[in-house]
Amino acid sequence: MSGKSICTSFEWRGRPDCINCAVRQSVLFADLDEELLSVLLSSVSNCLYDTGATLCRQGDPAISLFSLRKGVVKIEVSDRNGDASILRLLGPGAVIGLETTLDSVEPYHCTATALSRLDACRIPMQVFQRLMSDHPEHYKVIVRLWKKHLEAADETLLQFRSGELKERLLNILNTLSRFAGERGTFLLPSGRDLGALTGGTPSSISRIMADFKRGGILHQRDGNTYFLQQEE
Amino acid sequence: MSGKSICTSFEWRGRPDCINCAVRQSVLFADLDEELLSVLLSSVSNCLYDTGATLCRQGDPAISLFSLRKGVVKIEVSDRNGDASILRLLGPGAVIGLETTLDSVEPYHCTATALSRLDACRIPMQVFQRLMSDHPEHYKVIVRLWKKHLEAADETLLQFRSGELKERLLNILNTLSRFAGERGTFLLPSGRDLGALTGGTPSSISRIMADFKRGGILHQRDGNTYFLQQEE
DNA sequence: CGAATCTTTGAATCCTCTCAAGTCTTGTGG
DNA sequence: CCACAAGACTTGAGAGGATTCAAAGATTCG
Repeated sequence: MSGKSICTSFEWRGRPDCINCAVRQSVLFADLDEELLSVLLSSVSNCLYDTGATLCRQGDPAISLFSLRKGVVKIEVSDRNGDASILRLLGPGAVIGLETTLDSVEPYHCTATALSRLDACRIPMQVFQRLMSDHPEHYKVIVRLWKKHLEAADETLLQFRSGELKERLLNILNTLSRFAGERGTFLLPSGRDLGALTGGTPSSISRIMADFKRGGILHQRDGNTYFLQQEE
Repeated sequence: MSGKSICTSFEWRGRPDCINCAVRQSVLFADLDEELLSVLLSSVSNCLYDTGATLCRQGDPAISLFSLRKGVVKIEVSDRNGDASILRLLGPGAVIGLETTLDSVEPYHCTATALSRLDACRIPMQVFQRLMSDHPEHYKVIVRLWKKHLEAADETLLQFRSGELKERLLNILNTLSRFAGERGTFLLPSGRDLGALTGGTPSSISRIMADFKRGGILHQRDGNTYFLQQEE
């Protein structure tokens, strides 16, 4: 486990175009003025990560924050027994690693893994810290990012951990479809991941997913790519 | 539902002694200097709330924040069907109502109800807003409060919504005991509340609690007050 | 191509729910 | 102060959903 590299696979895309960032409304520092953005330009790098890539690992020293532009990430923690639970799913606009920004020596609290191809910006922790101590008047931007985590946590509880397993899975599929963007097609997480998210077992999940496919609720496009039936 | 008063019962204690606040380490504005604290002194009021009192109600306009000094509060939301789920429990040091501070017209997102006698300070929203726009350099204090909510949300997921119902209940009892302070004695929430927190039904919960009492894990002190067996 | 891993599916078991009736508690009004 | 009604808790019996265990296909990856 500790032998793996942090990123199983990623591609460097050069300096990001923060100023024209497509999701400028919602992404970290999105409402800073252009002067401040130029500071970022020189130190932030934009990368593509493959499905399964690990952005950061629970317990590792916090080097950078990750601002998610496209894709879905699972946030999980593992207890001392080694079993992992998924705390929440994060989509475009979320920033990963915030828990470490309060105390400079805090390691990552959880592991973040790509559930789809990601487009994300990597922000060195020092740059973030300097920017915030120089410009605390932008603190609301940061608080909004924390709020997004809290909303995702509440979603997990209300949508993915309540009611019968069938409903929970349906809610997850809807969330994945929503994060997926225009086409609405998404990669199906593994049975283990769906289990770690819903509290169910891979066996039970496999049974129910088979029902969904047979019942015409879930359609396969190609490979592991699926889409949901349009609800009227 | 909408006919009820906001606070079913509370007692005004006058202006709080913020400077010597017993939980100064962890409560809102705890690390501000004395000059700033004096601003608070003039507008913050300290109250005691009875068990069952509602601090704020989901959907109501956000008038004030509540800084919890002693006691336990349940944070719940109700879906359109009217069924309520408890998202988390908050104890001393938490501040309730933060979700409304980003956008001045946001109503409370959830309902906060006392699960024990509370000692809490009520902070007018305008005072908070002014303090933050005048002194954004203290933003980390606020972020720490958000972090506390997120940790409580994660606790719900990991401790109160995972594993068998018996374990979930045991974890809740431990948390209540932890929040209870020195004596470790706490009020038992209703079967409905324990159900809304664990995802179980009052019947199942009653059965398991009866087992705990018979098994010597849970002891009654008086009335509805209980304490846990000391674990070696 | 073969090993490891994941998915699928069956059968038996277990936990939790539902429904229901009886008991206890609580608050209100006479 | 007591009686009553409403609501909460308790407990039983039966039903159902989900788990466990196991074995047989798929997939993935080197």
